[in-house]
This record gives sequence, C-alpha cells and structure tokens, in this order.
Amino acid sequence: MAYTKSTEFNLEQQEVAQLAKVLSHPARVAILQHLAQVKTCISGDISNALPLSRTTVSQHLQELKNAGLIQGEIDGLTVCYCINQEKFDAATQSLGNFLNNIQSSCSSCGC
Amino acid sequence: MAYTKSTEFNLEQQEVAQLAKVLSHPARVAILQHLAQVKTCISGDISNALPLSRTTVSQHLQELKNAGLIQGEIDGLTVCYCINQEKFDAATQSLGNFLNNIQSSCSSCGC
DNA sequence: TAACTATGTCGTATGTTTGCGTTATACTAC
DNA sequence: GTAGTATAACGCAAACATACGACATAGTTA
Repeated sequence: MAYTKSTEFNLEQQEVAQLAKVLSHPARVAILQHLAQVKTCISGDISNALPLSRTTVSQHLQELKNAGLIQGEIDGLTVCYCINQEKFDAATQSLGNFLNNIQSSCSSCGC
Repeated sequence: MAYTKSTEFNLEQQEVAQLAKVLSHPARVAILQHLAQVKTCISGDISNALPLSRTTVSQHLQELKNAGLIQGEIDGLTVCYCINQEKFDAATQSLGNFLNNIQSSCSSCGC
C-alpha cells in the first residue's frame, strides 16, 4: 500500500470513499438496478442483460458482495443474488449524510 | 478505450458512476468537507490541511473542478476554491434518486 | 530589474482496475 | 460412472489512478 495514503484520512471519509468506489463503475450500477427490478436474479441472467462477458460480470458481483451491498445464496445449480437491504440502507444513509452536511454547512465563500 | 466498456451503459448509469468516481477517494471527500467549512479556501491552505503533497492535492482539485463540483477563481497570487452549489445540488439529487429508486423497487427476491 | 511566493504542469514510478480467455469446480440428469 | 450446464477462480494484458519531485508560470515586492 505504498502508493495510497487513504488510511491517513478519518473514518467517515474512508467510508464514503469506499462506498462511492463500489458505485463508480456503470456495470455495478446497472447490476444493482437489475437486481432491484427482477425477481429471478441469477448470475447468468445478469450477464445476458449487460454488454459484458460472464467472467467480468462475476467479478463485479464479487465486488458488490465484498462491499456487503448484495448477497448470494446457492440454490442447487444456480446462484440467487439479492440486494442486502439492511446494508444498502446504511450505505444510502452514509452517503446522504455526507452530501447533506456539505450542502448545509457550505458557507458562501467570500470569493 | 479498449479496456473500458463504460460507454455501452445508459446515461443514468454513466452519470451515477462518474459522480461516484469523483467521491471515490478520501482526499476528494476531505477536500469537499474542508471547502464547506472554511471561509478562506485557498489552495495552499487545503494542502496544508491534508496529509498529501501540494502537487497531489492540486491534481485532486483539478478532478473536482472537471466534474464541476467546485470552481476556482484567481485572486491575484492566490486561487480561491469554492463548492459550486448548483452543480453539487444536482449531483446530490442524481445520486439520491438512484439510491432511492433501488430501495423502493427492490422486490423481495424469492430466495 | 531581481528575488520571492503561490500555484499549476510535466514526467515518472508504482499500484489498482477492467476485461476476457482458459481452466477448475459443482450440481443435475442420464 | 459420463455428458451437459452454471458458476467461480486463475492468470494475463491494457488502461487508469495515485503520489511526488522537478520545472514552469504568474503575480508581488523591493
């Protein structure tokens, strides 16, 4: 980790940045939207709906899973991915708090 | 752009991802918080307040400026950076819409 | 003019992300 | 057992991000 000083910032800043990073690729945004809308959310279906290979989609799913935003349950041959609503709510609130705090405390700078 | 298929997603997905990318580094999060709180938002002051070199801070400022979230006005020898409230509000709304739409349309998957 | 100060740009080193082909794993059906 | 299907793991190449020192630019002051 020689070339990232991320750890020298405070926890809120790190948390916001990490959440934002998960959302910083359109594929992951699209996957979340897809999961929210579709009932049968199988990994293969997701790659069919996206302009990416199955391998790449699987990697993005893994990142969303690591962040806790989704969860996957093995159901025989297929895997059912769903949004982890509890974690997703928490993430939404963290980001929202950060954005709203900036808006409200933005003292009209003297420029 | 051989190794990024970002352009093959729809505009909302690209917009959300792009905004998230700007917020995906703690330094930029910290810069925004600093700008919101401090009146005299001079470039030198910002780099003093962060555990990064002046060069690196300057680059992060440039990215925030490219995204339109901040604006900088030259005032003689110093440069005064401020949050662009109009753009920042729009960004907050875009991200908020995306997150809330997912929450509300998240049909409890049959797992 | 020259010296000083504040800021931005360039080049470079290193680390991380993206994307996919190939291979491995695991379950189902026969 | 074998054949077929669905998914994950491995490994590689290209692109991008992070961080900084050194140089360039532009205003200030003497």
